[in-house]
Amino acid sequence: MERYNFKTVEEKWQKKWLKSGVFKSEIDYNKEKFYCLEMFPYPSGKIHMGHVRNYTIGDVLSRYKSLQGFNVMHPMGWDAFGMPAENAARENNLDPKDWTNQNISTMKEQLKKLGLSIDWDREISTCSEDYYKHQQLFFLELYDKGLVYRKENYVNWDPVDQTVLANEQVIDGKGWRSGAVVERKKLNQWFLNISKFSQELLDGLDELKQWPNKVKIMQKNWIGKSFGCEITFKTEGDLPVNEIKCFTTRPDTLFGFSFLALSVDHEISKYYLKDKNFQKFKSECSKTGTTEEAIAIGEKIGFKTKLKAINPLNPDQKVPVFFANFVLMDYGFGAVFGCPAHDQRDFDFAKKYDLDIKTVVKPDNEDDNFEVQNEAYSGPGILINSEFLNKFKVPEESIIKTIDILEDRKIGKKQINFRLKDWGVSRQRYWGCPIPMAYDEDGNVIKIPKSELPVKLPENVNLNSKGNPLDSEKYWKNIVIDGKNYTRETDTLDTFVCSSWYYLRFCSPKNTDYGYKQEEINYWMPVDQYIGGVEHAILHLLYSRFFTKALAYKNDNFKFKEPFKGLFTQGMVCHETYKDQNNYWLSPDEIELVDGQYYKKGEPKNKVKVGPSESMSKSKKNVIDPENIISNYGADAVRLFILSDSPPEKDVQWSEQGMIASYKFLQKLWTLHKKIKNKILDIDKNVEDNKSLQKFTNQMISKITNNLDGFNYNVIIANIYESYNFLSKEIDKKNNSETIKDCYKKILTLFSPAIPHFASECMEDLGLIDDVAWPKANTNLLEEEKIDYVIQINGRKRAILNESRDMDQDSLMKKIKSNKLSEKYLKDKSINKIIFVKNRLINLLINE
RNA sequence: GGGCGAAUGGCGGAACUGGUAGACGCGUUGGACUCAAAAUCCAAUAGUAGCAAUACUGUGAGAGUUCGAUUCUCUCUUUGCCCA
Repeated sequence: MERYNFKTVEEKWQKKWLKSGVFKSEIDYNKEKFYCLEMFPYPSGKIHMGHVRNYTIGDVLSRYKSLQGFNVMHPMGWDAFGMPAENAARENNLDPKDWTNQNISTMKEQLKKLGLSIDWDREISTCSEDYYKHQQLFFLELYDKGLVYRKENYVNWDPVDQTVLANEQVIDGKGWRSGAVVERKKLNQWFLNISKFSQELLDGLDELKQWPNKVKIMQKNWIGKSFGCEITFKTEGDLPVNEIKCFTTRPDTLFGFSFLALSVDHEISKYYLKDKNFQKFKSECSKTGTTEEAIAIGEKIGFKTKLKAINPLNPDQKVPVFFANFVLMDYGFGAVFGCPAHDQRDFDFAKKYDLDIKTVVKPDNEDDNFEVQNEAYSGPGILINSEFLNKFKVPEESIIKTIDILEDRKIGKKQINFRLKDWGVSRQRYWGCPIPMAYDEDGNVIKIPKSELPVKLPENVNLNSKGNPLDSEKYWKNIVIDGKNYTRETDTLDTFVCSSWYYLRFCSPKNTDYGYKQEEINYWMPVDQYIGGVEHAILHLLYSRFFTKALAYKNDNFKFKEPFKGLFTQGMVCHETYKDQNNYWLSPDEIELVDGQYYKKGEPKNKVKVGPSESMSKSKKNVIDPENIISNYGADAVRLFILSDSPPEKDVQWSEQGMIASYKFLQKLWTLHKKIKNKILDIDKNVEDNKSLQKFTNQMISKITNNLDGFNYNVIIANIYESYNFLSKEIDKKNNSETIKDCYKKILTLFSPAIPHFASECMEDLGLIDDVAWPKANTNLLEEEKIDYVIQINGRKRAILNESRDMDQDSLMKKIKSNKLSEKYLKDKSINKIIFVKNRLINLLINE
């Protein structure tokens, strides 16, 4: 029997598809469009299994939609700026551009081998000037709209590498690369005014019906709308300060007030700048990271001021004012009032500095003498010890009613606060999009004139200089505009900016005068289905949503409000982890199985410890290289396996056995195909057929269509197996060869999104490759004439009767009575009640 | 600590709006082919009892609603993710 040769078949079809240009997409107003987008990859070197899964899912969808007659756009590009290129280039003495482009060409070849239905004519790369020049123009436009500004801000500063670190690059308070203790440092940075759109970004979530709820909730929490109150505290003391403003979400606990805490950057700190103890305290604070988590975990420390704050509801109460490390200047007003009994942070602080802890909320099941003991109580309950606020329900009534009272007395003001902060986009790095700004000799900012764009990255820079390499490029940095001297902005843009609008660029990838063409984005946008990892649930997706809104701001031509109509977040690809006796990680091909126990290859005494299955990562060495797998088993087999074992939104375990099974299955399917082909060619066309093939085909059409629509891609693979099992039995029965041909073509079409090379080869082998379209189920054939009726007695299944469809209760009862089960269960019993569900079951309630 | 999910055979997982639990695959066992092995094919495979027909138990635990619950409600346990 002829074996299925995936190598020649897959190569053949990949060439054919490329040559015929079937995946090219153009505007066609006569067809409904479908924009399918997967998150574009970072060109790190080689593709990994996560990419294989992501792009296979997208490809199944694209092919399915094409067959359904949609005008599909399925593009691919490269998120090509970023740190790894700079690091790799530094280590290997290369140019980041060369390194990146080399990786792109490697990975592009790998992706092509997967047989993806990508329109490569639309390929983009964010590090090319063709791309980032438009980004610079957008930046200037947003600047003109007032959505870009510059301000001083605290950053994580690595004193050894002389660079700013992102929060995730700070590990245990140390720089991820240098290991140096990270400091907080004030730097001038560019910001995008995302917080202006806080409410809009929040409201927009309701419109995103095809987004996972989980992601919407994460974004909602990230935006963090809170309802609270601005309170002005009068102060007394030895400083020229009369009042301090605070923001709080818990004004109702004001009677539990026992201190006021200020950020070390609060304006009052100016009176302490010469105080050595304060300086010491401040530098101590700067060692705590800037993340909320670092602040929560770190020890709470304070510096007592000479001020006392007066409780506005109880003017007799005067409490100390501290500077404290857990108060951030960019939240509220950089000042919070402390209520130790009902906030754990305040509680820790109060314990340390021996401050009053007064309970003002009691849980519902406690009496009025309830007192907070070893930890703060922040749950619901009733206000106590709070004079005229007593008895209010916490939190439903207490907050609103307290605010009303504070507003009445002109002490406070109702306020909405958002957790979402403006987006700092400055990065002190070389390999990014240059910010098109410059400074004159007095430090005044000017925009680089549009005619001077793009601001290109200089080439052959010295990456080993301290700090930002662009800063040392004097020839690049010093410029003359209109006869005046300027220095360029040397920071580059956060790479998240690049990925915030790439979906627009795919609509008009070659447009030279602007980032997109209005007509083209009006046709293609929004993205109908966006597919990627859940790790981008917050930042990338929020930034992209913001960017769309920012471009639409003061721009009447921009028609859509949200970039991604549908979102699908796929799970990770996992693999078992292995360690040898010395606790070194081992890769799967460094071990071997002997008598049910894993050993390190070539070391028969070195037993291997098998760890839990975890997301594939280089550091744990539990990675499987897709390229090897594709060349050993073929793209279709890999696609089949990666889809088969788990629902696409959940993690999948890589399994060599599963992979082999998929490969073998295609071999079996090929053998069956040859058998079917012979049947079609040999048999007389006038044979009556028994309809079961047609029925099955129609059921499969319905099943696979539904499962594709519901993203149940693992079930589709099960359906393919079912089809094989059915066909291999059915093919030995008598069937009309025209019927076989017709049904088989439909079934192959159903297979083709998942295993496109294989399905195409089979169809071509039968001369059926032309005018392939997604089949429609014939509903008449969907319904069986005979139905398995479940016969229940007192709710327990007792029998199944295969009887004709649409039977009424009485006829079915007759059948039951004439059946032997009547003798067994119903003899001498009276039936009290009958529950009859048409075409499904009958439940007889009898006295036992 | 808060928010959101999840829990089904040895394993991954199916099950439409409450209506035959375990589709499909892996693994395992038995058989065929073979001198033998690999490959391939056939069969069995939730548990307990039984030669068997069959019966009982069974979807993390416990309750509830219902003629009927993997599915709905409540409490609890374990676990994952996100935020802290």
